[in-house]
Amino acid sequence: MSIDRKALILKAATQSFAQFGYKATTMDLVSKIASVGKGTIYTFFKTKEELFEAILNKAEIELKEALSCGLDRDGSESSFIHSVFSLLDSILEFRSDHELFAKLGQEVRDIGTVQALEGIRRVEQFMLDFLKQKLDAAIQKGEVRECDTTITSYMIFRLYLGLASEWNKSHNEPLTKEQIKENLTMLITQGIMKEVRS
Amino acid sequence: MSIDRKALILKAATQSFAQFGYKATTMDLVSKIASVGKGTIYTFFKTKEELFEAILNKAEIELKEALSCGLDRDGSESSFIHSVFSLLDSILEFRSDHELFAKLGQEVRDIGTVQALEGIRRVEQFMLDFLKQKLDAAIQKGEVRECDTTITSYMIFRLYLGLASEWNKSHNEPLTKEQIKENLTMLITQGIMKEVRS
DNA sequence: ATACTGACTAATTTTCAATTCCGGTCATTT
DNA sequence: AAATGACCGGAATTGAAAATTAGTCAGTAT
Repeated sequence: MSIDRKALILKAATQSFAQFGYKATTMDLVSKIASVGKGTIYTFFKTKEELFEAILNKAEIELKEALSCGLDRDGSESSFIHSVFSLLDSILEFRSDHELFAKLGQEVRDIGTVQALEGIRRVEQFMLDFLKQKLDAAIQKGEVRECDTTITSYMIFRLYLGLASEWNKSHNEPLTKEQIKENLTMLITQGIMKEVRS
Repeated sequence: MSIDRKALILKAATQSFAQFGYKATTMDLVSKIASVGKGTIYTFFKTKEELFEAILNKAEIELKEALSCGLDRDGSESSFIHSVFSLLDSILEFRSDHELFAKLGQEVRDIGTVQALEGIRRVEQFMLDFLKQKLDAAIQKGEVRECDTTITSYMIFRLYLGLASEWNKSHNEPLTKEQIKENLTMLITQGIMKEVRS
């Protein structure tokens, strides 16, 4: 049996997408990196987008692992708010550390490639679903008040991204992890009111 | 005394910026609309940007009125959360109703004119400052817990914009005003936890 | 003299045809 | 049968010419 050309192609494409982004990755380049004829790529993947999606699938699995792993890191019986932070930390870390998504984010900002945006959207939706799932479980366990978990997880996610990255667009000093954690915890656990009114 | 050319120019420019946006508004066009020689504009405003800023100043005054007016609409001794909602309502209304900012927002999305972005930024900052001011007052009155009001007002503002407009980018059904109000109120007044833990 | 004008300038932006580039195919080679 | 890369046509890029526009200023009107 000859070498596994599909794996070769996937590896080459992963590297190229992460290094050059979606647009600047050409099928020619991938074939060169993989030392494979260009036509061969098309025996495994119908289009460039299909190749990209295969890589996105792999990244999603990695993300799932990172999220679960972060959740296990501290004692398994920690409070909900604690596990939410593990989750958010993993999310942010993944977003900024993962070469592919760092590059994709840059590409969206610089030239607005739709496929790159779609890739990021997909991963964000995945994170949201994961968060919602945790929220549902916490409500089930009675730790969290009954609420629309779709909207609530969306709010938490937006809040976190807002403080962790969008804040810097209008302020010079980025917030520290402590500031983010402190303010977010306050809002999530208690709200801002001193006394609850009806 | 001849006609007030400065007022004429301001009126013409306001109309043109609102109708065509920053970029497509030429000094020639403004002078035509105002029935004034192009040079005359430069007697009152050194540059196109200065003219734009004069109009932004006027809009800011209008915004201040809209915000204060919204605050007075309900009984003056309403609770803080109530007045926050009046505020947020006015903000959203202003954003979408004000011709100039609707056009400017479109221009930023379509062609990314920096001056248009700057204009929107400025108004957003103004809204944030207003919100922070209300928050400070509420803390002073003991209605709201001590907290970093810059960060907190930022969180509330982002949360509101997130639910009211960004939500639609990833979901087909926009949220109703009731949903937004209900979920935001829950988070702000009580947080999501059933029991507060230390 | 003063207020105003619009033709003019320098620089930027738009246009558009020539050229390059790239996703996908398929006749040929291994 | 599996793999290749020359080739195709449409899309993107380039660059230079043409058009547009912010800002000036010599001249006109009052």
